[in-house]
Amino acid sequence: MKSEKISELTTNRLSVYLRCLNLLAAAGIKTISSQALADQFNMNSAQIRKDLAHFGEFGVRGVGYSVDELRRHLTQILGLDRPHRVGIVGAGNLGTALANYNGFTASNFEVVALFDNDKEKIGRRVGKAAVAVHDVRKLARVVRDAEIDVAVIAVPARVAQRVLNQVMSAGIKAVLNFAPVRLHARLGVKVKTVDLTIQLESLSYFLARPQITCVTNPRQILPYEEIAQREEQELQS
Amino acid sequence: MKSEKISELTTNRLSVYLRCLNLLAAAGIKTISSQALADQFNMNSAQIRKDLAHFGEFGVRGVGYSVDELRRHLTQILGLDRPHRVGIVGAGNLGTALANYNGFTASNFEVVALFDNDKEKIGRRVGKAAVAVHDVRKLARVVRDAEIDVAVIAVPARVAQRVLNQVMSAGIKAVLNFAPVRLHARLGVKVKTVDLTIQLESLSYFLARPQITCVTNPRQILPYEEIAQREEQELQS
DNA sequence: GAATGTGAACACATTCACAGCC
DNA sequence: GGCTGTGAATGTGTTCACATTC
Repeated sequence: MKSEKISELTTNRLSVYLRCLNLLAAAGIKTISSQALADQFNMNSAQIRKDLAHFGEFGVRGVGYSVDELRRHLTQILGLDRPHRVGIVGAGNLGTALANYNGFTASNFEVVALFDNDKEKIGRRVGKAAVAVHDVRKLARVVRDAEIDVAVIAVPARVAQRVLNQVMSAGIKAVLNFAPVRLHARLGVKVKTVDLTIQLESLSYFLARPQITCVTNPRQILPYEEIAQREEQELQS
Repeated sequence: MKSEKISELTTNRLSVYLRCLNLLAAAGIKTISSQALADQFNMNSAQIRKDLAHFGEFGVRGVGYSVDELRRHLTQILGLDRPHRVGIVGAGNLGTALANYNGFTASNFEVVALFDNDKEKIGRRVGKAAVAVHDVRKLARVVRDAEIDVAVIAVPARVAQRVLNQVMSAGIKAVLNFAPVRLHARLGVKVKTVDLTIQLESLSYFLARPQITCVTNPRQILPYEEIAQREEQELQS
């Protein structure tokens, strides 16, 4: 366990590894080598070992990794052993869709509040979990009372920076931003932006040039059987 | 103009550049240097020049780039001069939210169909644009009739690969995937995955390790009353 | 003089390959 | 023998710095 700086690419992969291990555990597999893991989910075994090595020595030479043990380690490393409470700013289409999304809960995230400035929406409750929509002006208070530690920004681009400033003032340190703007966060605050415009426009670039990118990442095509089998395994998630 | 392979990081940035130039154009600015562009949107000027240089020589030495001219070039490079027609598979929360999202239209994308396997949903029309929900079994036919060239996968992870296979069989070459799985695409098909689970879990990792970036002066942390007061003020503007 | 376009230098990320251990 | 953990080698992306052009 060193105290070097870990790349975001690495932490993203840790999340993927954990997901893969959950599938293996659900399939009753107890032990796996980095090689087998890499083969099964087309990754690189050396990269798996290197990523894990940043945090400790979790494997046994000659044997591999204990699936359950590694799951526990990754859960702890990613901080998923503690629950996180999410507040979503912007109760529009996207915000309410995210409030209903249950993929969050699997990772120990719970949406506990929505915020908006539209009087029509304030006071309503949204979705199965009946999440309350609060006045965005009361954000700091609700954040404190509901112990919110993660914010999602789902507002129009032109107000996103203002919302982020408010969110940061309320003491929140982790933000997932869906507005297509580059936001300025102060030190100690992590903002991850999911920019659908960029994704779509990159797809458009690809469509305009089918010949060039055909060779990007020549991904091995699996036989159908194996894909179907994998689907069964995923039924758990 | 060379015919080398362009990195996805580059195409992503081209999309950002275009967005910045649109802002500049709206502000009436006619000419800009890579340096000024970089300063204004915190990017690196050399990178801008290098990215653009892959596609031609668009600037004038000693002067800079014509904003309008460069906008036209980028629009053409990204293939945004031709409209794209989008079909969304999965008429759940996320799918319908995306069908309503108007950020797409700005980039010449139009959502023209939704697909689902739920009989309750099939036949309905969703959102302001009244996009029809089709039986997912008729995907190939609707894709052909409605000339859909981009698919969005907004279904549960366990069925995402099956949906992708169907989408590929219908001849679609560009896919935006929201299911948190790594999908296997065949050659010539581009899949971009937006994995919210990874983003959230990476944020969680960050929260579990505040010491790394937390350099905030403790004196700057305001008492709650002051924060609330400041919020009121910020929302006035 | 001012800014582009670009080779060279640097920084970062991935993969190889093997010593060391079970 | 088999697999981990890791230095060394490779590959990729970014930034510097300057010759070149207007």
